[in-house]
Amino acid sequence: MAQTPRERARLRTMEDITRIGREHLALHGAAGLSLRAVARDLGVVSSAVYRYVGSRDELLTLLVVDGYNALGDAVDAALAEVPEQDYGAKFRALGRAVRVWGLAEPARYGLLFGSPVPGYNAPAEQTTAPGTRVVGRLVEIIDGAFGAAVLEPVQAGSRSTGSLMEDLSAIKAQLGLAVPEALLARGVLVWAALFGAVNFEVFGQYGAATFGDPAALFECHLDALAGLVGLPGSG
Amino acid sequence: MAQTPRERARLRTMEDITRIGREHLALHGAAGLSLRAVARDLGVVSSAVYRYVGSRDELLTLLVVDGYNALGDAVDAALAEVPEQDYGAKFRALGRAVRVWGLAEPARYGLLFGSPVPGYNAPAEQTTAPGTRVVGRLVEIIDGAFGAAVLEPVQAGSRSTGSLMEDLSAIKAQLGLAVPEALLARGVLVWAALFGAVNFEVFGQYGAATFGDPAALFECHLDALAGLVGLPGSG
DNA sequence: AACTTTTGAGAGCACTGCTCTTGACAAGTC
DNA sequence: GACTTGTCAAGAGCAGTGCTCTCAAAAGTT
Repeated sequence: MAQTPRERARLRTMEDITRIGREHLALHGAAGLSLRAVARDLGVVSSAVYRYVGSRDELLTLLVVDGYNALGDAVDAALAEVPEQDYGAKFRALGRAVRVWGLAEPARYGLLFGSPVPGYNAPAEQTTAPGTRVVGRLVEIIDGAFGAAVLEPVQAGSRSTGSLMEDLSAIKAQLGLAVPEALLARGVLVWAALFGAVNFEVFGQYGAATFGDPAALFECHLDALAGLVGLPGSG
Repeated sequence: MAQTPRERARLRTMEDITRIGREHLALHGAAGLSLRAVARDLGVVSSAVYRYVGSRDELLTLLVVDGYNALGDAVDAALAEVPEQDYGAKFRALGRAVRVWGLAEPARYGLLFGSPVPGYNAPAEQTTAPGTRVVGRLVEIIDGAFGAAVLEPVQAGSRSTGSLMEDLSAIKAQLGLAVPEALLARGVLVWAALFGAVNFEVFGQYGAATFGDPAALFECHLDALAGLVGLPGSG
């Protein structure tokens, strides 16, 4: 299907709008994203932008999807540099990629993982697929390591009953995983903990407790998190 | 010093403003907090509110301090119900209190631990003290458990060198702690991980992966986190 | 009673998201 | 070529925002 000149022009304008939107997001945050300001930077009157983007929320969705994909691409690129079977290194590379990306793009990171933008509900049909790329990679790593039998045993804890196990079983079945439920639960914790650590750093929650070398602290955390799912320690 | 009627009236109005601000925060989020709307609810014209609160940012600071104290009070109340020496139970009570408070007050929680409000910088001199109450309790628990020698040994990992150790030593000395540096690092991770897990639940990051009983998953996480610093498991 | 301080009201500026109407222009059709 | 159709930008307008200013009334002080 050949692109008509119109389609080409429209696509270019859409790309310009998302690019300018990204810049404004970085400067003024999600709540400060203004369609009028985007229009000004685009060299166009505000109402013209509405021909391309139906509303401010639609622009926000565009940027959310764009952000998830940028983070996903960064993680994928980092994972591509690691030998296929070195699951410990893969986990660490994933964690580092998330941290580096978040620190480099705090506004986009905040849009994805910070407090929800008031009055905005991300449409699930557009955001879930790109939004689950990172956690998908994480379970791939854990499941792969489990399949390769390189995981140290994880004591399950005493909570092996109840509806939680059913939920985990359902997820396990849905994703076609081999890992036991207890390990899957650990994986969820590692997922949440990883983003918790990055959150604190990106959002400046460490605050007064200034760590001279935050990266070293993060590596320390990665080691502990890897141990939590039984991944072998580094060096 | 006796309060003059004017001082009383002023204090009452200030309380009314923060209360209404809290309500608006819960309904419209931090970015949607409007001084004009607060004035309307107060039954007063917008400029009158500026007699009490110098700017929108000042109102935000008021609400941040208020939020930190509310969370700190909730944690303290939860800790008071636990026997003094049961450090494992204290840790779990702290974690549960944070989660319950966050789920009950998602907007205030988001103001404290979500993405920073664009264009707003919390003045450190007013927010650090209440902002460190929870983490202060956490290190109290870990340090207390270490002092009582009830912690299982924690393998330090191989990263026992470098500037990180110096930073941790400095913090340790500043707070007058007895715990070894490696355990302190674990404590920081547990802190970040705890809020990471609560973040995901409060901000709806779990999204599609619906856990029928999120509290059970959280208990599972608490167990794992307790183990991370060597606190004894529950039941 | 006279004076000072505090307070609220109202107007105003520049900004926002969004809607509506109007007119210009290009693409396809008879 | 003339005509219809669809796309686009411009501008005005509405209701809301943060914030500043002036002015008059109220409250407290002497």
